[in-house]
Amino acid sequence: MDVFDDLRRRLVSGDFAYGVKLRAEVLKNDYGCSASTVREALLRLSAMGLVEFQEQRGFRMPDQSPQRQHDITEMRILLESEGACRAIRRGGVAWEARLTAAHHKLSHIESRIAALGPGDDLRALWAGAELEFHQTLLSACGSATLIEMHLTVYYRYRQVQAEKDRKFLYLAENIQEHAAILNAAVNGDEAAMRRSILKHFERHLMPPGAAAPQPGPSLAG
Amino acid sequence: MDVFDDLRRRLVSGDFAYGVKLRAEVLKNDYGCSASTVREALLRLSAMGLVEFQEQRGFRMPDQSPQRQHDITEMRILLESEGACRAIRRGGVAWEARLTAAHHKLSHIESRIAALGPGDDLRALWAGAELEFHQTLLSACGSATLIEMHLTVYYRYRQVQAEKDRKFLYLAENIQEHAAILNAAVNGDEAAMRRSILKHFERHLMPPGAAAPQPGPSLAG
DNA sequence: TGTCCCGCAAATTTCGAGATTTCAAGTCTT
DNA sequence: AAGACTTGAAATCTCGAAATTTGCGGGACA
Repeated sequence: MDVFDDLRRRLVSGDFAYGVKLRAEVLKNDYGCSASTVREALLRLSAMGLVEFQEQRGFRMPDQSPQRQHDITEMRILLESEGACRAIRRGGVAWEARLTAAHHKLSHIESRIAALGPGDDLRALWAGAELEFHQTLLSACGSATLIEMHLTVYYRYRQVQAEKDRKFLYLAENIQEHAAILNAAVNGDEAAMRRSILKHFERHLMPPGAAAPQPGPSLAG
Repeated sequence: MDVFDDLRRRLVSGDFAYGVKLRAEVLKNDYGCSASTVREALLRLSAMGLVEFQEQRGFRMPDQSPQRQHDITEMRILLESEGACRAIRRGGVAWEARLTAAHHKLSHIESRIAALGPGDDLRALWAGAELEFHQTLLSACGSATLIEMHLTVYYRYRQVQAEKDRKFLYLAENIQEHAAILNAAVNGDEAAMRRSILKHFERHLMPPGAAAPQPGPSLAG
């Protein structure tokens, strides 16, 4: 497999601990290539936000902060709601069919995980099917830019959620939520779609009262 | 100046014609460095969507299609409206002050352009002030991710609008529209903010009835 | 005349060595 | 003892040459 694709896979699947250094000189051993080639992949990944890059200080896996997790989740809600609603407006029956198919595959894998427990092979299948479901959801939105930005955020989301993904926390909830999204799509119900997407993600938002870092000193100080 | 920053500047200011090849071997002459260093910058810029990259086929300036222009404009409306409204909710008087200052600088430059006509030095000043105004607008939104994605879209927008920017078409309109955005901000009026932002960009959207590429054969065929 | 195949030139990518910068430990000064 | 300076090893970045791939043009063949 390509260095870039495989590094991205590892970055979003919890192969690297948060904050660790990513040295091209070391990683080249995992691929049969030079450090320059790895460096090139890391540079591209850093432009996508999956790797932190500081000039003259190399590459790092990003830290996992609650704020970052919240931010990325919010962004996914925004882009995915918008994209899904546009897709409802433009999609038509062909889109509904594709989404139903994608959901069927995903749901099948999720059931097997629920029955057999997690395993590396099922995890890989799930990762592919989950991405395909959410990509299909937006596929008819009519905006290549929106689809592209959503994909960027999708990977960042997987990256900060990697620990939870690994254990399949919330598997039962996810099964229901994916079904709710599919239903909203085939019913052409935009409001239900926004509700379903919010429901799917809101447990990863920070509680509303949580510390807001933006304004200077706390008003209650 | 850094190769990466300068290439980005040139990419969004119309230095390159749409669709032309960008060869590291050639561009290295503009900077006192090797082709590898230029290649590295181009790779990062391609991850940001300002350069098209195809494996084994090198780099190109993206083509300018009406669809792409429409897409990017739509995305800017979405992100900028969302960010500005969040900033209204969280901003406070310090944010309003910074926005007023940024607007003052921008407005001053725009007036000078209206009086003296465009010129390379004013154009450079304008580019900096316009970016700063729109960045300040979102600066209090509380989401680093939203700010980052907006910046990505901002540069893409400038890239597809470069021809118009160069001639300062719509200068008079822009002056009014920037003022309207500032007003909505200091009044804390989210609905007015959304209206103002839409107004600022809608002339670059495709007309509502225009060809929608997504569905298969035209219904009217 | 048109098509296919081969080979050459140009473009792109990969590579490892050399130059530069960072980081940490140790030494000196106050 | 705290802080500033020195020093060397390790990490990072730059570079141009070598290897690979692409694309084009000429010639063979139907």
